[in-house]
Amino acid sequence: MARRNLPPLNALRAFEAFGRHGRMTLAADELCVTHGAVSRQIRQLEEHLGVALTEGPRTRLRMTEAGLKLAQALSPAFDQIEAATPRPVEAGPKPLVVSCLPTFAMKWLIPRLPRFQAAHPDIPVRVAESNGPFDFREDQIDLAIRMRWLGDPVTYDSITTPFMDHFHGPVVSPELAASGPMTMERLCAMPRLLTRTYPQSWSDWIRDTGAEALPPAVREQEFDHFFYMLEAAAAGLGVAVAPWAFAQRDLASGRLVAPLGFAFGSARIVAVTPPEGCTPEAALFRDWLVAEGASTPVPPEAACQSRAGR
Amino acid sequence: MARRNLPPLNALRAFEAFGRHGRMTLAADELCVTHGAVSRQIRQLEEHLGVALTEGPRTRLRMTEAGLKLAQALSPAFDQIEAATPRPVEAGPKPLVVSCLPTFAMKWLIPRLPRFQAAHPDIPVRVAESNGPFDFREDQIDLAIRMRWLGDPVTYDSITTPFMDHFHGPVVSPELAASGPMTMERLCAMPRLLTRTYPQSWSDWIRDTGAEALPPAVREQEFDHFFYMLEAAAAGLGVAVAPWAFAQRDLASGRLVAPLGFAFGSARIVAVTPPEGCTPEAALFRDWLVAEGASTPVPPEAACQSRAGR
DNA sequence: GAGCCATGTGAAGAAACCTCACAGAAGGCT
DNA sequence: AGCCTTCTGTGAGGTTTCTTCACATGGCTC
Repeated sequence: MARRNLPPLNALRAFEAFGRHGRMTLAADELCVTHGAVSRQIRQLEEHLGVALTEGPRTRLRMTEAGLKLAQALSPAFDQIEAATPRPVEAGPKPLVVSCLPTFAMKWLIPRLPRFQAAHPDIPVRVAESNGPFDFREDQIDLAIRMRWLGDPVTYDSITTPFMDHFHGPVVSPELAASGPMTMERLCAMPRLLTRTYPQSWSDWIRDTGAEALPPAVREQEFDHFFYMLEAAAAGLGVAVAPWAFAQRDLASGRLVAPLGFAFGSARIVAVTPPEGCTPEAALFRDWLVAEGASTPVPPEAACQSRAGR
Repeated sequence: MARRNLPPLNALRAFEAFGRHGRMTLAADELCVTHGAVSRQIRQLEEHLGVALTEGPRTRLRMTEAGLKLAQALSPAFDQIEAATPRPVEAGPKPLVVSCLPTFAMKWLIPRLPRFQAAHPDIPVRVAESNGPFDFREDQIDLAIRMRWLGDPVTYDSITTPFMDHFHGPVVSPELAASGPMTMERLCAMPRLLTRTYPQSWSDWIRDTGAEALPPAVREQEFDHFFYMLEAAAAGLGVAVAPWAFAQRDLASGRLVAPLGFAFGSARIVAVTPPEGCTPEAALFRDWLVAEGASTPVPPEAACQSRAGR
């Protein structure tokens, strides 16, 4: 503190965004710059630190372990700064506030939001990211997006509208999956990746596949956020059980593979609105979610299994 | 997070440094830039946020409450980033590592360190800031600076060398002290400022003055760091009981006043070295601390009281 | 092997930043 | 009172840094 020796802060911001998105292009979009700018910032940071933060071929870039560690520390630090920042006076009409799981927001909601904006340019939307419980009044939320498990108790303090099924399955890096067909035995021999907010992902998955109990893991590693767990999986650090909605883009681009497919997760992704009814804007948003959910592809392997099984 | 909306990070860094030091000039020194650069950065930040972060005349600038709140959130965030940053390979000779209380480092040690460097240019010194306990081996510390109270148990796992007396007393902003002579009654009517790491400052001070017990505070406010408590005092938020060594510079510059003077604190500031002896460099540093301590001025009101009383 | 996708990179332009010098304001000192 | 010191605000100008644009590169898919 006496004399702080911080790396270039803008480079840190760029790297943190890269860490969350896993690709420079997406990070560049978030920062409203070109991918070249991000590339240079990250390279500058690597030179400053003298540590490699990225590795792999350019078309399938991943973080090194050092990079993952740094990014995981940077995110909460920037969160803290963001939370402490006094908001400038909000101008214009009051926005529709949507509370959403962070990774679902980043991987599913935000990429689709422009379509909602195009349909309703007069409704400003603000996405507030949160894992935990919420209070419509206190947090000034109009609508929340959460997971709802089939066994969850029914409550009368909110209205839940399911808009997407939940599929999940183990995902790994292509390299880890490469050497021959994936079996349960090979899977169990790999380190397991978990998230702090949903540590029962593995046991839930096993239950949903109808398989017998899972042998204990050879090694476990826990992450604070789903997206860092996915990046760790992409980096080849182990196997993660991930929801289809979170991993879909990385599967499509080949950064991850799901050798055992996906199983229906006996849960739904739901929109939650206040029991006393919601604003017309929130209702529009909810309807839009239902439509978008219906048009989101389902994992091919799981499609028949789930549709038939429920 | 979806789309972070962070203020300019370099401006935040400048403001955080200003928050710790309380003056732009010192912050500029820390950042190795001119005061003009810091001034511009802070102004830019204020414009970006639309919130006044500083107030008061230019010669006696203080943080607003909003500024204090922001700075207090920024410091741990930057600490976190600093801690997560992989250190570049340390070149050159192994430095002498001194563990020190953060505020003592900032207000006393660091400003005097150039003198040690001038006398021993071949001994690189690294100041590691910490409040808590330490382990010479595990933390790779050569020497630690801590407070030692007179009643503290004597241990045989370290050698303590006192090098400065501890005086403490209530400090307030000149404005709060202005209207007439300060009495115990007026003092007790003001909000009290505390630090998380040393909440018993008030009761210790009362005991050391020999006064009767203190009436309960009308209002208390707690800070994570001593320097933020001092800034809060300078901002007129209340009264803080501060060690002379921490407040001396602010008293000299008139940012703070100590209307009741200082009392001998029945404690010493000590250098702690390992029981098995220390390196020649650490011994030199310890001797230098003793000499510097002896030449540090003592508070005028307390001088006779303390020197006679011990 | 043609096409695609994401990143690396050279050069030039844009933007941000810093410095220097001076001005202004407050307080202390004689 | 008047001078002096200290600290911050600011205009102008130079320097560094960052970005962009365009293209190259390497790996992958079909």
